[in-house]
Amino acid sequence: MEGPPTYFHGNSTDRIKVGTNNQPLETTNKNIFEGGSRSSGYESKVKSGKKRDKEGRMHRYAFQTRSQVDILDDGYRWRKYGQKAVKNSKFPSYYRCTHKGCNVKKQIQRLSKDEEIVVTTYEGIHMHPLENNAADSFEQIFRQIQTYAPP
DNA sequence: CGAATTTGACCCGCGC
DNA sequence: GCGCGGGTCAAATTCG
Repeated sequence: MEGPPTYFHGNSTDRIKVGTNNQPLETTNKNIFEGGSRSSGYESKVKSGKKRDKEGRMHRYAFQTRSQVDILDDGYRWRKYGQKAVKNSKFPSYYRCTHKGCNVKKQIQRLSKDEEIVVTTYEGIHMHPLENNAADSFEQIFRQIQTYAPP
């Protein structure tokens, strides 16, 4: 699903490049929940005892976007990894920042009831500048999320 | 050639 | 105690 490099900033049926300009994307940023208690995961096995964080508390922000596209390009580079099929019929997609040292994860899930609703869950915070000058409207949303997110 | 993506396999936690 | 589900990583392949 490489998807054509065709970025749309409107109500199209293809890829939508968030941040290019004003777009009719309806984003409902409100569900913010912080969690992350799991510390022993596959990571420790490969990362040589690398715990979650200093406190083992990772930020987790959930976004609810109403759009036909699941991939919301916020300006960062995301590498798709793992695609687990659920018994029902929805496939959660997992993305990870390809930055060096940036282990930000992004999970996208679609509601089985309303395919229009896309739930994007961000895990972690970027600690490096963006590469693209994109992320205009999305940045605003992201900024708001960070504001909403507790320290 | 480099980078990105895909699929499969492996592992851990929890449930019963 | 064992099983299942979920989640992640690794390697291989493909695209640009």
